[in-house]
Amino acid sequence: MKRAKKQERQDRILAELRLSAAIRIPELAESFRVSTETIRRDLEEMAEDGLILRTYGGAVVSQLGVEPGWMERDNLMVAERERIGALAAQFVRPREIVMIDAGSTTLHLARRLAVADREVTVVTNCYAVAMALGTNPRIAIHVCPGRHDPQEGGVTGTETVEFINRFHVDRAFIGASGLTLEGAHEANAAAAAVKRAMLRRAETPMLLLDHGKFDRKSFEVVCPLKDLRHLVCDRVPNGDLGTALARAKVQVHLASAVTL
Amino acid sequence: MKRAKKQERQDRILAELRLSAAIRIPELAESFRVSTETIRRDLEEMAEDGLILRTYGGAVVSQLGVEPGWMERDNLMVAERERIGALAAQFVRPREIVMIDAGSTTLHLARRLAVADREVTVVTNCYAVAMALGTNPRIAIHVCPGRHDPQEGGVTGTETVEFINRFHVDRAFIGASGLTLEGAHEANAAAAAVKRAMLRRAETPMLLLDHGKFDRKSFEVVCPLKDLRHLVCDRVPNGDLGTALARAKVQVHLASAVTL
DNA sequence: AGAATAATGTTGCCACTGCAACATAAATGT
DNA sequence: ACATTTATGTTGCAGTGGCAACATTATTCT
Repeated sequence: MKRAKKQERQDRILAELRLSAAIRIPELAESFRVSTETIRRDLEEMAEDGLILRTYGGAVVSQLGVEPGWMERDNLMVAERERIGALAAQFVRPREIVMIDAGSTTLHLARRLAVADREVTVVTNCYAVAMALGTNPRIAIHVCPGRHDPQEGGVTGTETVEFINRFHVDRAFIGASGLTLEGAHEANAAAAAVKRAMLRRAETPMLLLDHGKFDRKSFEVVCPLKDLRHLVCDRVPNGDLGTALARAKVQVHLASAVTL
Repeated sequence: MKRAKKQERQDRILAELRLSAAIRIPELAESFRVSTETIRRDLEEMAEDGLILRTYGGAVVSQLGVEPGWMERDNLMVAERERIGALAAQFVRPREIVMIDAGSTTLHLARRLAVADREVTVVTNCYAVAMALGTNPRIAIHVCPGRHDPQEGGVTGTETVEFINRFHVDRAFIGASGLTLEGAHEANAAAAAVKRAMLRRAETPMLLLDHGKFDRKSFEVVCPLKDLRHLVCDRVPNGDLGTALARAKVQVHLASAVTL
């Protein structure tokens, strides 16, 4: 019953971090009156859950406003997603107008796009994407209205969909929580509706996905395979999924390690 | 003429950081083929300019998305703003609909409101406010559309103003960068327009301000004193400003230390 | 209560960081 | 071209963090 000490300490570490962004181990150790080793072990755990980001001698908040929904067990695929985002960014030509969905992979895309420094216009429903792009003044960023969705770190709902429907864009980048023969899957129904809207309004729809999502189902089917004209991923989809994608004429773009 | 090396290196360090959030000195040293000491000196400079945040052995980006606008001289008044936010939250009755502006003081209000656990509906143009409120599922949060504004950590522009104009709410909480006899001042013109719109659409407009902003001018006057029917602050406005507020029939609410 | 398990503390060793002092190289101004 | 300033590299040392092994204390389960 008294097993609350560790959890509470970790919660308070998180709170501390939100206030000061970066913190060092001895400080924490002193303020909780525990040994530095205990703190080290705490940080290790929290880093594994994606709650924080370890640094040498301390930790930093692992992305403002990006709630655990994203991070679930994402920490293993960061390199893959990074590559996928980098490759996807290469498709965006100067003066294009694109939509970017909420998600960890699409966030990587946004970061790359900001560095690439092309003059583009972006419509997004995700705060983190907007903030990442915001570092580059040459990118015009329109954020959708809607109901705040903590899971997504952005907005969803009818207001969002209606807003998206007012546009017609060159390209849409969306993520998903799974990809099967039926199509793209998504756990959050409100988010699925936004993805669908973005796909519908784009000349060239593109799905960004790491291979861990292959053959994984989820609550809702966003769209059939044939609506995804392009797929950017890090491995060739194998077996049935691969043939189904070919039959649906989905172009597969591979972000292999060398593409970096 | 060749004095570009250092600047360019620092720019690229910043770009690297935006991609990976946290980075260590030896990595940077190797990728630029310079000594670790050079990198160390670079980071020191950049930290002084507030571009990055130093950690032991490396650096992290200095607050994702929240640009210097907020941080400027904020670190001194945190306690005051915290109290102001707490007092302001008490005005919100159950089932009210309120608007909350972007700003560090209004963010404190949002945090308090989330803890207070009343059933309310909020319209805001600020990501951080939305995320703070998002921890409480009983609060319905509508986020405005608009152009992403890195200074504000939210949206501004005509889309934002038009969206706000569709509503009519019980209360609006806004911040400002200064308060003088002429009224409330604001440095960011686009943000000022949003504040004006919120004030116009609210039954009860309220300005949240710490005493450091008294008698401080800024680029644009948001509105005359008489439009601010309520002022929540931490000290009694002195001299001319005090009498002018009285003449304009602005009700002043004091968040003194005991109110906590 | 007693055994099993989990959490925390302690210690020692090694690798890494920070810093200062000094050396060297590059860029700049006159 | 020369002196001056600025940027960078080098070295040594003191402080700090990481890690692993082991000891100790709480907590949980039966």
